Amino acid sequence: MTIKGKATSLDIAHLAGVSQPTVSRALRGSPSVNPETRRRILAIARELNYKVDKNASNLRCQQSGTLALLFFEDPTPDDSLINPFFHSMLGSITRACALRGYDLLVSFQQLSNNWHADFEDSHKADGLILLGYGDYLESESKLQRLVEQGTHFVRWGAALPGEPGVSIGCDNFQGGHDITAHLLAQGRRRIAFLGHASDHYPEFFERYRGYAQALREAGLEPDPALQVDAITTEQSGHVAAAALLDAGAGFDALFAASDLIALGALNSLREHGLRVPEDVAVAGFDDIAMASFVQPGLSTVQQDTKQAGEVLVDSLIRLIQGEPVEPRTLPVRLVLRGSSAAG
Amino acid sequence: MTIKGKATSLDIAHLAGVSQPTVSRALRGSPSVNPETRRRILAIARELNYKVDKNASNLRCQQSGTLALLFFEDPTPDDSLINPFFHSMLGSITRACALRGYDLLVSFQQLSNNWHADFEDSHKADGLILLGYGDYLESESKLQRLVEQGTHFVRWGAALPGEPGVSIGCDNFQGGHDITAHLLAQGRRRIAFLGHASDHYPEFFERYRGYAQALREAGLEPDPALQVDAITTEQSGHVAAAALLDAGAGFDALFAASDLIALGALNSLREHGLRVPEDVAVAGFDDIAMASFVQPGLSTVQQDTKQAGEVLVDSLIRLIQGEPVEPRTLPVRLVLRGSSAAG
DNA sequence: CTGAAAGCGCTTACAG
DNA sequence: CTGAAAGCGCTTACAG
Repeated sequence: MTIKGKATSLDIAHLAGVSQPTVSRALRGSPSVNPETRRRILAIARELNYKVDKNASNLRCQQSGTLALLFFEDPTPDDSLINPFFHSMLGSITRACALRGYDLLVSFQQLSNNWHADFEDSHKADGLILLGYGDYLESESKLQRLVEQGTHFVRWGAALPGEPGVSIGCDNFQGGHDITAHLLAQGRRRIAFLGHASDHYPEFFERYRGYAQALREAGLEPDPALQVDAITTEQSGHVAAAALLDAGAGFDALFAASDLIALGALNSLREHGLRVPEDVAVAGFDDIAMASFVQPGLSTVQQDTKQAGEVLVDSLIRLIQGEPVEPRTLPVRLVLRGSSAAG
Repeated sequence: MTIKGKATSLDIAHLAGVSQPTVSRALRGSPSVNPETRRRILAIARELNYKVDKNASNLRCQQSGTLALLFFEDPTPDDSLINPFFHSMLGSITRACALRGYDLLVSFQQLSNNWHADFEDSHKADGLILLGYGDYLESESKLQRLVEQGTHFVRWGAALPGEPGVSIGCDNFQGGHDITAHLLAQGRRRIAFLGHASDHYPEFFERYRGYAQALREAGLEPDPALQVDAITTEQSGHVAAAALLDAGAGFDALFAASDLIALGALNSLREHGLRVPEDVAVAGFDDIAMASFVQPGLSTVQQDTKQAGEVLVDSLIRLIQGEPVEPRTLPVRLVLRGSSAAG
C-alpha cells in the first residue's frame, strides 16, 4: 500500500469506500457513524499511520490547540542564570498542557520586544502564558494593550487589584510573613531583607510587606538600613549581602526574596567568616533544588510549581473558552532546614 | 476602522483597492509589486495589526515553520530533578530557533511513549530535536523507525558509528580523558569513576573510555572496584559514593560522569568526614551553574550548550531542506576549580 | 447513517 | 505589475 507523500483523509476514504467527510467524522468519534464503518476506517488510518493535518483542521476550526509560553528574561542574556524556579514552572506547564491535549510553544523574550499578541494574531496559539521576572512597571502598559486587543493570556505574578488581565501568583505576603515569624521564633531580632521592595517588583514587595508585618507583630519596626535591593541572581545576592556587611548594619538573620539571592548571600557570609546559622540565620523563597543541596540546607518558602502550572493552564483554557476567570493566589508552605536553626 | 474578528488579507485588499493575491505578494516582499502599492498595503496591514494566519499559509505551503523539542525524562517523574544541563540546552535551542525564524514546540516525553513521528505526521512540526538521557538501547529501535518513516530529526547524544539518524554530541571521550589526566597530574593515583559504563549509556561509556585511556597512558590499569554505576541525579551520586566508601575500595580522587552525580558524591564524602580536595579530589562533567557555586568549586568538563543548541537547530533545518548532514562531535574544555586541587 | 457542497485564509502558477 | 483561479486538507451545516 503506497501513497505518494503523507496519507490524507481522502486517501482513507477511497480505501474504505466512503466519502471523505465520513472519514473525518469517524476519526473525530462522531456518534452518527456506523460502528462497522468506523472500525474499517480506523484500521486503515492506523495502517497508513495517518495523522490529521493540524494546519488544515486548525484553519477550518479557527483555533490552534496550542498555547504559547512567553518567558521574559532578566536583563542578563546568559542562559545559565535563568532562575531554576522558572525551569520548574516550565516543566509543570508543559505537563499540564500535555495532559489537556494542548501543545506548547516556548519562546524566550526580551522585555523590550514587541511581543504583544503576535502569537495569537497569527493563530499560532490560542492564548499566552507570561512568565518571568523583570521590572513590572515596564511591562504594565504592554499587558494593558493585550487586554485591549482581546488577547487571551494569564501571567504568573502578584495577583494584586488593578492588574491588567488575569494574574496567578503565590501568597507572597503570607510566605514573607511566615518565614520572618519563624526567624523571630528562633530568637532573631535584627532580620535583614535582601531584595527589591517597590512597585517595580510587586512579588518581592509583597514578600517585604509580609516581613514587615511579622516584625511589627513582634513589636519591632522594620529598619530601612536592613533592606538592600537585589534581583534574582546569586551575583546580586552576593553583592547585596556584602553591602550590608560593609555598611556595618548589625544583623543576626537574613531573609532573601529568592533562593538565588540567599545562595549568593550565603557565599558572601562565608567569605566574611560568618557562620550560618550560628552568627546569621538565612532564609530564602522558592525552594529550588539547590536549596536542599547546600550545607547547611536553606530554609525557604516553597512555591508549589506543580499546582501553579496546572492553575495557569486551566485558567488560560477557560479564558479561551470564554468562561470567567478570577485571579488566584496559591498557598505556600515553609520548608525549614539547617540555615535557620536557633543560633 | 472596524473589522469583525481578525483582519484577513482580503480585508486589506478591499481597503487598498487591490486583489487579495497582491496583498499576499506585498506582504511576502515579492519584487514584482509596485513600490507605491506595497507601501500602501503595508501601512494598512500595520494599522489593522494584521498577522498572516499561520494555519492557512502552512497548509498551503505544506510546512509549519516549527520545530519540536522532545525531551525524554529519566524514569523519575519529579520536575525538580531534571538535569540543569538540559535546561541550559533548552535555553540555547529556543534562542537558536528564534534567530532562524522557527517556532519551537516543547514536549516532555516518557521513553516508553509512542512519540515517533506524531509531530511531523500531523504537520505540527517540520522536524524533531531529541534530548534527554535514559537507557539508549531502549530507544534505539524507535530511532530506527523514525529513520524508516523519513522523519526529520536530530538527537543530542554520542555520535557513534552505526547510530540511526543524525547525532550531535560533545567529545565525551576527550573530556573524560582530559579531566582524568588532570587528576593524575595533581598526583592522584586511585581515581574512581561514578556512572554507568555500558552500551546502555553511550555518553557515559565514552567518558569512561577516556578515563581508562588516561589511566593507561599513566601506566595504570582501571580497577573495576573503582567503577560504580550511577544515573544523572544527586541521589544516585550520593548512593554510589557511599557504596564505594562502604566497600572500602581506597581512592584519592573521583571522576563523576556528570555534575549532578559529583554533587551527590560531595555530600556523601562530607558525611563520611572526608575533605575535598585534601582527602579526595572530585571532578564532574557538564559545568552546570551549581558547579561554580558549591564550596569548594567543582572542577568539571564544560559542554558548550550555546554551540550545541545552534548546531542541533542548524543541522535539523538543513535536514528539512534536504541537504546532507553529518553527525558532529563538539569540543569540550576543562573548567578547573577547588575540588581537584593538589591534595 | 452518509454524501455533496462550502469555506477556513492563504500562496502560487498562469494569463495578461 | 496585477488579477482570476485553483487548491492545500480539513470540518460542518445541509439534505436525504
